[in-house]
Amino acid sequence: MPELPEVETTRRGIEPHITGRRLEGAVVREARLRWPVPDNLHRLIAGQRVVSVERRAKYILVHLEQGSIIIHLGMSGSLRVVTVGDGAGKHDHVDIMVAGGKALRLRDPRRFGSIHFSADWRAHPLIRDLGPEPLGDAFDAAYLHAAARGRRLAVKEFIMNAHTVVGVGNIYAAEALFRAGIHPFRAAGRISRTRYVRLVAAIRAVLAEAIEQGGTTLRDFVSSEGKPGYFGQSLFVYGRQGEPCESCSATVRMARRGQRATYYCPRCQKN
DNA sequence: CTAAGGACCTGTCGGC
DNA sequence: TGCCGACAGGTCCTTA
Repeated sequence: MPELPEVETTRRGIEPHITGRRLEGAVVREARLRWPVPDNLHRLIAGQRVVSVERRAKYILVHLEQGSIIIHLGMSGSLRVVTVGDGAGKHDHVDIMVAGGKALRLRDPRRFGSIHFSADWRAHPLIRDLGPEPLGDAFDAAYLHAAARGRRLAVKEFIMNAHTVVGVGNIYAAEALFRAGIHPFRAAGRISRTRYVRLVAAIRAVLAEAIEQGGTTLRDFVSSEGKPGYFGQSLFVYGRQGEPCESCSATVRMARRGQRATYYCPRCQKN
């Protein structure tokens, strides 16, 4: 489900409801997520006040007075603020109890998401080695071009790798490459600096626009307020195989690489 | 070191 | 209506 825009939409949705509040603990109904939920989570967070809610890559960071809760939504996760007493559904695995009768509830049917606690989130093994934020200053064409030097893997896989840049998943990788006019299977190391200038701009634009639209709802993404994202109306290639390209009218193609589908316009993205 | 493939898990959809 | 396979927005780990 969530790429960076969906995670950011979720972060913005929960932030005003929990910032400054005291946590009363955690109720873990199912600890078997991508990584086991810490069995002492309740003890670690109970009594602490939420200082701020931040995002790094696709992780939501709930900063407490001592340490941070780190949440990843995987493929199918969602976070909502619920009222205590609202019945938990089959896939509502964890509730973070918030003073005032509320709870931050993690639902995740596929259980690819995870919850961690860290005294020092920057040093957490899953976060420590991540690449730059795509909307931050450290992400520019000089960086990307240098990182691609000598690399033979497809540029789409290159930009989807979180060590290269974070937050670019299957939808936005396809859309950014379309906007930049770059073929998704082109070797990353065989793309000019000039074209990386265009790609960086495209990645930033696509993500920023998607955040403004509240993310993309393909099947089941809803924000923490239960609303879908509207960026789906702005997709040029993702999920549009067989349809005419809006730019040149050629037929949008879908190809598989490993398990993943990729979408592109064979005329607009020749190289 | 790089690149490619498998693994994790459940729900939904299309075809028969 | 029921069953079965294919597929889904992520990313870590293993293998070569």
